[in-house]
Amino acid sequence: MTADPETRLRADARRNRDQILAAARAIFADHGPDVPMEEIARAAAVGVGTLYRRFPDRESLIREIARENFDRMLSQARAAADEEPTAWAALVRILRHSHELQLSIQLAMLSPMAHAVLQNDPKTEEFRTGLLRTIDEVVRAGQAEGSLRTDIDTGDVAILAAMLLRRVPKGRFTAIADLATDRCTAIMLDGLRAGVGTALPGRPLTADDIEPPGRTTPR
Amino acid sequence: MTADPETRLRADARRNRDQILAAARAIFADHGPDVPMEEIARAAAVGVGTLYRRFPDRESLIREIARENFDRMLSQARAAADEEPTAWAALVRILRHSHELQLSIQLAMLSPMAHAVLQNDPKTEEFRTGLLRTIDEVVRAGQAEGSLRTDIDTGDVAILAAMLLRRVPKGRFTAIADLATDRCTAIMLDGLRAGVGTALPGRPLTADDIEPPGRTTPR
Amino acid sequence: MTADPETRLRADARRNRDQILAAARAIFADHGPDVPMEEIARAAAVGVGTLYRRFPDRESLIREIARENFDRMLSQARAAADEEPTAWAALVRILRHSHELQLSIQLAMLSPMAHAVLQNDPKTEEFRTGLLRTIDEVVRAGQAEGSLRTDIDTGDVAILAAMLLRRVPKGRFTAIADLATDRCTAIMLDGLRAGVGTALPGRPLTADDIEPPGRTTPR
Amino acid sequence: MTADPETRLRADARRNRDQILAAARAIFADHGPDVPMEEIARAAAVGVGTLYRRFPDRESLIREIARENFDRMLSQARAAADEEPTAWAALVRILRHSHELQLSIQLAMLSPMAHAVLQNDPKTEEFRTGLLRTIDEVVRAGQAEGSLRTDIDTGDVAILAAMLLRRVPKGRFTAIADLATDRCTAIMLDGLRAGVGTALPGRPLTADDIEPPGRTTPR
DNA sequence: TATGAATGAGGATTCATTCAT
DNA sequence: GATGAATGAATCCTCATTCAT
Repeated sequence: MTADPETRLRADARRNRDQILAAARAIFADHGPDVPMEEIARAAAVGVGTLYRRFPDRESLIREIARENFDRMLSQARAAADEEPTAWAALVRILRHSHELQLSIQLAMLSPMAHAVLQNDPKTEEFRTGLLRTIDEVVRAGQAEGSLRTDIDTGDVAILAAMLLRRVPKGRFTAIADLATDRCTAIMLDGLRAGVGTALPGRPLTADDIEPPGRTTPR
Repeated sequence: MTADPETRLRADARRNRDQILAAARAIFADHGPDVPMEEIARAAAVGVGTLYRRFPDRESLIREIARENFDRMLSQARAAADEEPTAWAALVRILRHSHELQLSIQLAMLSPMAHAVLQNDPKTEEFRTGLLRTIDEVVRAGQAEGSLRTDIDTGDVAILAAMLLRRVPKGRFTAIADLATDRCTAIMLDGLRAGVGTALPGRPLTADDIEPPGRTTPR
Repeated sequence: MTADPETRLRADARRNRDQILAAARAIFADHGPDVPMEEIARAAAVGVGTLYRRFPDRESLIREIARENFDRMLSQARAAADEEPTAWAALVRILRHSHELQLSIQLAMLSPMAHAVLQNDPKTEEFRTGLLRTIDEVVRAGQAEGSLRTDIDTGDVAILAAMLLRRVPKGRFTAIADLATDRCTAIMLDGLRAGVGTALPGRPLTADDIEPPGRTTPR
Repeated sequence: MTADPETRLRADARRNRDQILAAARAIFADHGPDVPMEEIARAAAVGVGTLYRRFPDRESLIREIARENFDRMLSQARAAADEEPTAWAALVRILRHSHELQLSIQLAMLSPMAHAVLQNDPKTEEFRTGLLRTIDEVVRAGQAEGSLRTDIDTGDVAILAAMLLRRVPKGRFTAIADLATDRCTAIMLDGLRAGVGTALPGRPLTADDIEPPGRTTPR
């Protein structure tokens, strides 16, 4: 029975692992996950060999980055739900954790490569389920307390967040990227507020619309 | 004096060219512009050689797709601005031309590759300028008529649209993609409505924030 | 029994054929025979199709160019041998026909492609034999009359000419190319003059060293 | 501070690099520098990838081959100028280093591809200048000592050497190639000897005719 | 264990040749 | 018969992954 991979490593090996993850995190957030492995190794100041020893292929690296991030994201969302006085405040806090959330969304929903990799990864499932459940909770509470419009559902909120929080490719808009994200988030929140809206087309999108029960296995 | 490249082609060549453009349009919209050229050729049911005869490299194909799309997009926006009774209705109509607009946004703002290619392409400039000017017009009119909130500007609208209308990678959400886009657009519009909003952070983003005057230089 | 290909052609077809040959001659002399076929067609102001109708592949074009040139070259050499008062004068005249001779040498000895094509082409054989026989004649006469050094033979003269008369690639030396060729030829002739030389290494190279009897079929 | 690229390489990498250079040297000398990279790799018994790791593109391989060769060639020429008792002996020795000199000439003067690559390569410049200066020295000394004809100059010698020492394409003349080269060189030297010559056309060609001062700019 | 070298498959592009108009 | 379009094989180069040191 080996323990957590994170645990039983010699100090230097551990340091390498951490450098690799940090480098990959930064690069993935900026350019998405399809950069040359050598570039990641270089940014981590290790050889490719070392990178491949720690993560046998690109997929496993992506998977690890995703897990870390998902973990953090989920606990932040839980904390928001538990600690904020109103559901609305919780929603605002969740949606404004934009940096962490951005990477989550990159990985969970946007990059086709990451998406393919994470398909059927149990840890990802766990995260997705957990996060959706938390949002679900907040959404219902918000509607109950009268702060959130009632013609929407969890799926709407998740998709809206996913769309808004994708990182705009670096190089363009760099100067105003953060401000733009904040303003868009705020506008979105205004659009979600109870009582303001016109009728929406279709029907509320639920958590199941995003994670259809029994979707599963490709190939 | 040769006419439009589209015009003076033998019937079969013309058909192939159209098939190529159609294939590329579809593939670009779904996966962005960095798919193998062979795949595009296969989708168009021609050999690679034919693809390269029409478009000497990937860039020129991207450029052509972009121009077509930009042309259509711009004239639709102009028509909306000119024909709709209120500025608000014009804005709604523009933002709901989502299919065309989605590809525009992919090409003009999102894909790093497309972005690199279109840098300094005069036709693209023309489009960007024209479209921004049209939105500008609609935004001011909307604020004047009291339908659009006054703490935003053209840049906010453009960025918001860019973020919302990016296509979610196929394979995920396919079933509800269109509905989701429509609902998100509607929620965004509600958030833009005058009188509903809380205070936004920062300052209104203008057209110049997106297209800083005298940007140009690549690399 | 069909007549000469040159003979039974409609006027326009004939004109095309001539344009193609002229274009190919010029291009081959400057850049050697491995330029794109399209370029030759363009220079001849015909479509590739026409080029291929006249010359079913690159080889047959090369072959035709070579034959023409060889014919001219051979008759010039014969004329020199027959008309000049001394053997030395004939040799000088032959070696100074540099333009025609340059192309001959490009084709017969230098371009690997042309060389491969002309292997075993009967017309080439005929030319080579004829030219060597003529030089042979002149060489023996020159040695008999005491103008040409006696420790050389026909093969030496042919190889020396081949080396000196290769065209230097265009672009470099363009300005002085012709002068340089003339001066080198003159120096070479001085080196061939009777009585001046130091001992040469090895043995005289004969015509057979160049065209070993019964060499024939490759592959 | 890293040492020579040749120095700090793992033993096996070093061996591969040497094999690649040896293979390229041989192939370039015989066929010029535009052979498929795969063929070079095969001849060196490595994969293409390895070839490209060492030399990121064809150009850098050509450059390296050229530098090596130029270095050797230049020091041989200097040694000849310094060590031989007479200028004439030095000239003879220089022009007879034919193998090394052949490759130098292929690269420096003949192959259009190599020529393009070496344009503006400082090391090449250095070589060309150095070699021409050395020949210049020898030429003047030879004319002063009365062994070399006085109606020529450095440019004539360089061009003559360039023309004579081009390798004849393999496959033809293989048997007698070396003998032919030696004999032609000897005849050329006889033609350069003082006192023997008829008047040459034009004017002496100087080093500057070959390397016009301030030529540089490509394209 | 860390490193960086080696490998080869895959994607871009060119061009000789064939074929529909 | 002329044209220029279509095809696909060949070549360049990159990068994921494996392996020797």
